[in-house]
Amino acid sequence: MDTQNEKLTIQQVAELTGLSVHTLRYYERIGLIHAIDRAQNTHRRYSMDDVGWIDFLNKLRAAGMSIQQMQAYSELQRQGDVTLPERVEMLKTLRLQAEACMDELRENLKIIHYKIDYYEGVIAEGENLQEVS
Amino acid sequence: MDTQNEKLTIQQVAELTGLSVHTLRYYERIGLIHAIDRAQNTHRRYSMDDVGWIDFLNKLRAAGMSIQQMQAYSELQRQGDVTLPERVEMLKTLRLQAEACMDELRENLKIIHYKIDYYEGVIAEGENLQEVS
DNA sequence: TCTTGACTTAGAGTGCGCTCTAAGTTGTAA
DNA sequence: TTACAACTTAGAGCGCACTCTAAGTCAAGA
Repeated sequence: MDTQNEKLTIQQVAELTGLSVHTLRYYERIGLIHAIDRAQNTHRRYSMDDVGWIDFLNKLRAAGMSIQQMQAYSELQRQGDVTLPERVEMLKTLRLQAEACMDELRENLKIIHYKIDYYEGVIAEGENLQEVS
Repeated sequence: MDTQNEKLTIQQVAELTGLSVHTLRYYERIGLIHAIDRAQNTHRRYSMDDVGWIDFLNKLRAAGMSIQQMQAYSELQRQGDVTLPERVEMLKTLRLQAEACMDELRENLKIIHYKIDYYEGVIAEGENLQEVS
């Protein structure tokens, strides 16, 4: 079995990547994905490499990269290894942003945690008072 | 000095909370903030309690709560302590979501980390080859 | 042959969370 | 008194990231 060359329909890729078929076409249109190969009937046929790239795009998104930045990254990627230093810079910047974001989130969660504890205290007190009265 | 009763202008509250004056009025309009006290000239005058509430709203936002959910939360808050259990539930749900989000982000960052290391290896290799040739 | 369903395109529409505009009022300082 | 800055309102506009629509093509199965 030549699994390397098996080609996937847009529907299958949507299921594999969690993106909708609409979004897959949208990503291709705006240049996040290169022009996908076509079957004779003009239908898209994705390779596993394509799926790998889309998975990576998903990670960039989830890490907080904007569509615009992803367009820039994809363009660099298409230009080959010459742009590796630039791409590394982008990834490093993204990492810093994401880490800052996580630190802030952690702080906020701490405060929300306190709030939950405090409120549960108040609720417990209210129940005790009811028992007394 | 009666700092408790000092009242702040919308501009001052914008600076204190990091929200724009537009956003402060917007939040009030959609019910995230109760109707703020007015000076004789109809200008808003915020109390420090108001600022505290707005800071808390900011934390909810930063933790990923939507405006809609914040509207619901604010409405419950206005109804008083009877709604404490419901609010605690909302906060607990938010905490779970935020923690899941952080876990995912951590995973993605790990992969981005690997990618950076790998690319830096490729770049270093390329430089070595150049020295040889 | 006919229907069904998966695909295609260009382009319009949506929901979110602001963000800005226009027109008007008020208070202070030159 | 006149300029200016800070505020007010209702409502329009915007950027992002999709998401959907309409109209059409094509291949397989009843």
